[in-house]
Amino acid sequence: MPELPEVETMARDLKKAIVGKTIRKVWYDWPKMIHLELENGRRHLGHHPASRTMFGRKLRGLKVVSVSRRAKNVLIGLSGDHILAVHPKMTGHFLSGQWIMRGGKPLPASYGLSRRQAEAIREKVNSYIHFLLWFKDGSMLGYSDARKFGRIIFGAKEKVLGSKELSSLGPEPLGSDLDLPALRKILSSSRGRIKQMLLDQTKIAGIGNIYADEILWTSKVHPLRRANSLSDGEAKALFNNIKKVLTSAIKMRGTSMSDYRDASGESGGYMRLIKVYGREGEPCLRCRMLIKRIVIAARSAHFCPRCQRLA
DNA sequence: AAGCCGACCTGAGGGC
DNA sequence: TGCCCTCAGGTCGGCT
Repeated sequence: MPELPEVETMARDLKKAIVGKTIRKVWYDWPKMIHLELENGRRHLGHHPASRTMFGRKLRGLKVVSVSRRAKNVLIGLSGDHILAVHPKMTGHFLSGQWIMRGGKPLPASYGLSRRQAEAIREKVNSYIHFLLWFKDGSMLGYSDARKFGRIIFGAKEKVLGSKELSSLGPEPLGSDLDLPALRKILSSSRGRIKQMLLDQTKIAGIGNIYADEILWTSKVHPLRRANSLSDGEAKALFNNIKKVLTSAIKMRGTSMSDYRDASGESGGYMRLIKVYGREGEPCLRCRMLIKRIVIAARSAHFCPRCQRLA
């Protein structure tokens, strides 16, 4: 589900909601999701016998000192130089709320919540809670993930940042590392399709299927073009639109095609600004030609056959 | 080295 | 209603 703008929104929401709070208790019911980076460089999954108690014991008493984002990961900085790195994959998202345990399952509650928030955490899409934190001040943070693809890595800061998942990531598209010369270099060294290049997290980190299609449509570049075949003008347009589309999507608090919700349980507003993704058979918003959908690398790609030429 | 494919999971929506 | 099929915002490991 979430791509850079959605994960950025999650991180900003969490920053307001949990920085300064101390963890009192942890609960989870999908051990495969939990990865513990050990001091000896090895890793335990949450269902490892030693991890079951270790995870909760290690988190208890730690204070949240920061929340940030790297690619599509939310990084929760904890006291003692620990990090929780959460990758929500397709359907994961955080929720501020209140739950009570009933028969080993969390049930939404409403203590101290606004009516709107109490209703939000009861919404179906927010009800797949597999991870919960209780804080000392009585507040709670839930993590809902219908498909259970999400992954939570916990450990010493340098171990987590050095893990294979986080250390192999390319530059942040909105950071100063990705300037025009850097993008030109990435383009010229990529022989594959531009759509695949945009999705390759080791080349640029954070772009996913929706925003790749939006960026290519806005730049008038066909998704099947070879990355190294773009003209100077096309590279410039691509550069500007990577920044423009992602920045605007962050401003609108992301896109909610289906599962994505912010920490208050609300949908993102960028849906209204989507130009091609999911619009197969509908008219192009520039030229009225019907939008096509093809499959590239087992992912759908949407484009306008008139505005985005292959030749 | 790069590219393709299945695996990981569950839910939603469409066709019949 | 229900069954069966397809599709979904993302990686990841294993195989050519």
